[in-house]
Amino acid sequence: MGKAERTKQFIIEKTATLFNTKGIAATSLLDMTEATGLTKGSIYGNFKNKDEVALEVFRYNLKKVTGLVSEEMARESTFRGKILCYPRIYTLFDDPRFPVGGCVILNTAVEVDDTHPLMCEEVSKAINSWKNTLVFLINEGIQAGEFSTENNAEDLALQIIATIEGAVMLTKVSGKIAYMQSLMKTVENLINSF
Amino acid sequence: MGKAERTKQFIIEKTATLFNTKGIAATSLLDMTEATGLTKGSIYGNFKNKDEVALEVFRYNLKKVTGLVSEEMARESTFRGKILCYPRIYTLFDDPRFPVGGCVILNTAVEVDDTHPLMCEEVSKAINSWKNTLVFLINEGIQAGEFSTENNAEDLALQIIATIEGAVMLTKVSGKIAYMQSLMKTVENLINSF
Amino acid sequence: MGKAERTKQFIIEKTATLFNTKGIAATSLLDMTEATGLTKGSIYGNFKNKDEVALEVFRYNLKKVTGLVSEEMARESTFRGKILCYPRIYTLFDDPRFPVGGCVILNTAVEVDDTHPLMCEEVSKAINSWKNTLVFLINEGIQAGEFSTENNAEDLALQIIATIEGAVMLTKVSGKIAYMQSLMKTVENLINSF
Amino acid sequence: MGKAERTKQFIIEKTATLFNTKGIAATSLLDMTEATGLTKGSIYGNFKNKDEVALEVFRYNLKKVTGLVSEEMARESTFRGKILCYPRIYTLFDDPRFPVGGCVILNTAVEVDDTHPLMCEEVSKAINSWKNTLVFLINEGIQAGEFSTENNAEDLALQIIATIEGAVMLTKVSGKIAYMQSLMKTVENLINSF
DNA sequence: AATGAATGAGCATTCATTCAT
DNA sequence: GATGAATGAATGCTCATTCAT
Repeated sequence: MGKAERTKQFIIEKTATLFNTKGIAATSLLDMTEATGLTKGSIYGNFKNKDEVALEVFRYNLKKVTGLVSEEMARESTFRGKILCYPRIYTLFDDPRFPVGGCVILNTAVEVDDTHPLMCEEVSKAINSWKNTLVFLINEGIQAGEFSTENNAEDLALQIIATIEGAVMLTKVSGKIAYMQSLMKTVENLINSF
Repeated sequence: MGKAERTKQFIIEKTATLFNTKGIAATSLLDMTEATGLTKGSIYGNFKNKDEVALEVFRYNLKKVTGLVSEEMARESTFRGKILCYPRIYTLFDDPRFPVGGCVILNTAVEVDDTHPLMCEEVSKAINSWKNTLVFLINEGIQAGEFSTENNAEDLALQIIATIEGAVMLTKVSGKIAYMQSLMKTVENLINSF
Repeated sequence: MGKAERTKQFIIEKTATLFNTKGIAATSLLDMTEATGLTKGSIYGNFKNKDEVALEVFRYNLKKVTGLVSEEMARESTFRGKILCYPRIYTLFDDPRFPVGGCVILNTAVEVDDTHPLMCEEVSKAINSWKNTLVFLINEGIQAGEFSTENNAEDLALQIIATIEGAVMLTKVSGKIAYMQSLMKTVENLINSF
Repeated sequence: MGKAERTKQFIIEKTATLFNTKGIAATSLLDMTEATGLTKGSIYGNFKNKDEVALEVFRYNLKKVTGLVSEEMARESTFRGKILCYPRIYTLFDDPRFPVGGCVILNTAVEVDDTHPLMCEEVSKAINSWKNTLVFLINEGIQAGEFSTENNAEDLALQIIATIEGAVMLTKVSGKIAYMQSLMKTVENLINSF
């Protein structure tokens, strides 16, 4: 990794929390220089503009979550066990290994859906990938005889994702972790009923 | 309604879409003057500041949804029928009677949770009220013998709300109405299984 | 005094402190409506504009001081006694009978000298009148044999006025009443040496 | 002196007259950009806000006067000669070497005394320093046998300062330079009588 | 005579971005 | 590759003033 690449990475990491808490529009270049200790010129030397940083930060924050999920899944041998990683991990969504500021997908989706088509597409892809992972795991579980053949993988995947995202929103805005616990228990029960 | 009250209402109605699509921070006073045809001075003659407009717009947009729900519920005689109004209405969330820009609670919650404590509290109250309505309807349904006594009203209410909110986010960002339909069908099934 | 005249007087009295502490430019119409409890419309119904209020307030505040001086002088039978009223009164310049905010002439002079020719002229007249009073009293005192014939009335009048005005400024900005006391003692000694 | 420091200095010098004639509140950012030829952004890149410029301008204008005094004093060998510099210099207070707009201390003191505690403190310090200089010179003059031991340095210093400040006010507002000449002659006589 | 509501120019300040060095 | 300095448009907000009622 060359110097340029290292600086880019440095900027991304140092501003990751900023973008995920304040949002893209409300994060100013001044916020970014303060968070990094770098100058505006330096940031513009490494990125085309603020939106490009925001995009890369989104990818970075997203990878942080998907990486966490992958790690946990690797330890599980059954498909049910693998899927159960999601409710387990999101129960601890203010764990230090989680991006500060809540779910990156939710935050970004809500900010950009009516205004930033490009970024919207990026979030859409992330969701699609998440859904595909779940669909794959459910179908594999069916084929492996772990789950009933009557399950509709697509619908179940959407249900898991929607409940998790709704749970994050409810928990963050109310400050009641009990909401997250109740809802993740519900998701868990759903998965155990496959 | 005096002139002042009418102008206030006019400003709220004309900027309601603006705030619910762009968000509070990204909606500028210029946007607001263009949407209303009024001057900045006129807006500040009727509201203390932009945040006050945003707050009243939130309440206005919220009432639009709750009003729609109330109307529909009034036509239903059973508790199950009343609760089923939610998935039915949200399936048509881009109906003209719905605030443009998606779910007000979701949009506002995500923008303000880490930054605007006062507005956050307002959203929190709205969610609590929604949840209380559902808990009440479920418990009444149980007492009326409509639903099994084994239902946990609180958990079910959360599940309905979380799924709806997650569904709105997924549908808006992906543009796939099918997501909303699949998820509202799931909520419907849940309610029918009470 | 008709209703209009009474309202005018009311506005002047209620804003007198405002103008003499904040200055003309820094006193806003909002300040004025808050101080009077009247509306902007009402103020504009009684005065052509803010500057006209400021002018009348200047005259009102000025009269407050000159009135105080006249009262005190009336009690004195000698010319020396009359002139000594000035240092005596200014020693108590934060007396409630004195306009709050310090010397009206000083405050207004410094604000308007480079910018408001009309108001400047008004202040200039006030100073001239003050000086003429002093010159008259000194000359009368000379003619009455109270003071030495070697006194130059004009120069002494200026000296008294300048010292008083300088004293007000020094005392207000430093907060040290001792400055006023020392300087008024000096003026007193000067008058006693006539 | 780096570029930033040079620009700062440039802004201070170009706006010095502005602040000393119109006052702080009445000097707008537009006035400042027109006086400097720079943009608002450039001014804010070099100063935290308008008040910071005003503060530095006050110090600059003050130094202009104290510098002038120091130069003149350096040429005098006696303490009396040194003190006499004050009335001599202020007689020429519209000399080009003098800040345009009159006495910085007077102008600033009157504007800020009731409203800007921080700036008020700054003016207070300037006055204290001026008084201390005079007290020092008088006491040294006494010790050197130049002046009578009966002089009260503190009182005399105050008298000189108050008369000068009062003189500036009277002269500026009336436009009569004769006032300044008469009053500075009085101060001169006072000093010669030490 | 007074009010409530509006105007539009003006305010101080911050923004994302550029570019010579 | 990075910096410091600048830009100019945009920000939220306040101003003195007007005028129909």
